[in-house]
Amino acid sequence: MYAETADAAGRSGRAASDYLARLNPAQRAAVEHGVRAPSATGAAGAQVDAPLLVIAGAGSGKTDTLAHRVTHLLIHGVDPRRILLLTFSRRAAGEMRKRVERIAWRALGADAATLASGLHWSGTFHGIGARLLREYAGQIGLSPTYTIHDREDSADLMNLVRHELDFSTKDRRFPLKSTCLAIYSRVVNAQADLEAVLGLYYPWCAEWRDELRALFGAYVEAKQKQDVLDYDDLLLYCAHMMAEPALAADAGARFDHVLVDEYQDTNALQATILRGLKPDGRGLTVVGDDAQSIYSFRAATVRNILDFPSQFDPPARIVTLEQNYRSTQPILEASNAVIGLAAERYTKHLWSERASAQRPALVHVKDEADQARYVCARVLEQREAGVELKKQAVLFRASDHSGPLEVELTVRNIPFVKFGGLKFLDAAHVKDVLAVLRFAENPRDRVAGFRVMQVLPGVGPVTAGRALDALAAADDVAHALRTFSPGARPAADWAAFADLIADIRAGLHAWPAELDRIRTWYEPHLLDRYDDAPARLADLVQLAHIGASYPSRERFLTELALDPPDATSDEAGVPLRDEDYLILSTIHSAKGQEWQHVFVLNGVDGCIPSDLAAGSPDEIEEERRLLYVAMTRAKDTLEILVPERFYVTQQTAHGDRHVYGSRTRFIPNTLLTHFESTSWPREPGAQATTPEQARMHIDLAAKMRKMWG
DNA sequence: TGGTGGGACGTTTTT
DNA sequence: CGTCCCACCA
Repeated sequence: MYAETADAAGRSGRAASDYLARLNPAQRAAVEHGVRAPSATGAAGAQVDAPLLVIAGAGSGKTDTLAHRVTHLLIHGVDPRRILLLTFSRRAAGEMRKRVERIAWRALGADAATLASGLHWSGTFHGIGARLLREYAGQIGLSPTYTIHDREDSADLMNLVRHELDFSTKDRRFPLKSTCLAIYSRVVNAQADLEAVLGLYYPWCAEWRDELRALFGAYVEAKQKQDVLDYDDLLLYCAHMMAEPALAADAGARFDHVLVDEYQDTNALQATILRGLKPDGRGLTVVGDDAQSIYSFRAATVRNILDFPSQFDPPARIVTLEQNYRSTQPILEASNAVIGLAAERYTKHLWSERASAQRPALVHVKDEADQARYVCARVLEQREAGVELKKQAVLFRASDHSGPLEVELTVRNIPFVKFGGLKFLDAAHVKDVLAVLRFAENPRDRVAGFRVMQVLPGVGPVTAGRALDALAAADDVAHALRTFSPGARPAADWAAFADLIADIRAGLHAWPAELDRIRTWYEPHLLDRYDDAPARLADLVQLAHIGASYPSRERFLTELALDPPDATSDEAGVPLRDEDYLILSTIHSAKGQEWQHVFVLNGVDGCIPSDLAAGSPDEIEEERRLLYVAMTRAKDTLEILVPERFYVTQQTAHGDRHVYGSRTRFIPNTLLTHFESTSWPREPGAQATTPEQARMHIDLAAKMRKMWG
């Protein structure tokens, strides 16, 4: 036990009122549930009690409440190493740890803050899964040096297998590798039947049912042969592990408390894992908001949270948080109205003490170009008024919706960072270097090997395939590589490559020095292959920097696969931390965040809801929640843009395919009272009212520019 | 065997 | 604009 019981008792008695006093009654109930004051008998105070479900509305202090609960547990003597904290993203996990430390510090000072730093078991389901599997590898027949495939690697493997099975047929086109993977993934995560998944979500692929089944079988076999796990496996293997009572009991006994954030976005597989860890629910806390469930495409199901209480005996206690601390009342009213039209009625009704006379705005603009111009103008205007760029965010449904805006921002020299969409790691050269590492770590990983070998001039798919076959049959990897003869042309390069892998595997260069060794090896090939080699080389230096902060190659690879740096910006490299920049984000990536000023792009039918998601009523409902999530990110002002005309997605190069969009169906006429409708540029001759004056100013600026443009 | 150019086509959101 | 496939040349 970390804290002396008597000590904790003495301190908590005094400090309790301090840190608990800041909570409202509902939050306090959630924090204190099942935690009793330490008893005089000396038993640790934190009794492990019935499960708890916290229904936390947007902005209701969910993270804060969870952080307080964790702190509360620590203060009452729970060993931080025996707390499992599952969050949706790594960023969320980090944030949670920081908050716990802060609260603990405020409550009890340095000692408690040190306690908080002992929270080793916090992370995503996937991250924690990877760790548990690494530990239990020996007992479940898994190689402890398994490597993890990210989405793209998985798709590549799927592609290799598809070619082996000869499904790249001529007459009818087989689904894309990424589509195959998506189908496979949904079947696994929803623990559903292939037939059902095809019918519901991929009807245009239904004709390939038998081929897909065969493909998936071969895909699984390939992964196992190569000691490779994909994202889904991290959950799937854990779930199967939990099916073994002895293993499940062993894993469950490691933790007194398991807390899960964003529970509405977990899927069947994740629920299975939780049940395995804590079959009777004791010590289990889940937090979420059914109104914010937006990940059904990842097979998340709202049923997890709705059915949670009745799974246990006694059933879970439910605490609902309804007071919103984030948004002004008018923003909240509009958001409530939007979600109020949902087919299923949600029982929460959020309220706020933050009064304001300003309703959210519906801003009508001509097209996407004007939309971009308007946002730029407003952003600058607000910055003039003293609002940092960082406190403003532009949200959109799909990653490429921000295209025109990114152009406009670049033209005007407004720095921004975009969340969601393309990743640093997707760049070919970065993948090449990582593939070397992965191949050295696990030579059975064919996707990695395949990729690396083809960097060498004169080596193509056939030679690489032959080399990998030779390797698979050999005991001594380094030797097999050296003795393999790839033909006359690549012979010299091949020898250098064999040395590289041998050196790394022999541990000749300590981590992270081997990254430099790889870069030296790769550089000539890079210069050869790309015109923009210098920029790409800079990326590799950046990669080495990142690598230096990890203790080992294995950790680096694992963490990078599970949590790739997710921001991209207009310039190469992410802006420095202290610089100011505007936030661009998909709505999905904006989850759990908040900004003073929020713009929502493309508030039109076809974007929200996306016309790709208009198939079933369930999908439409999820799109509605998506808009709700976007709206509730705003603290002070919210502006939803409504372009009258927007270009259809996947616009061909010079195509002019566009749609005359109408306002999103989620804001029908009956809700217009909650919004202020404006249009931009303003109609000439209209009376300028005071709040509009600033916009008038911008309008003129636009006209001046038009004289020359 | 590997590299290159032409042609056809493509459903979003992410750990 | 990308990706993927195929046909053709070094």
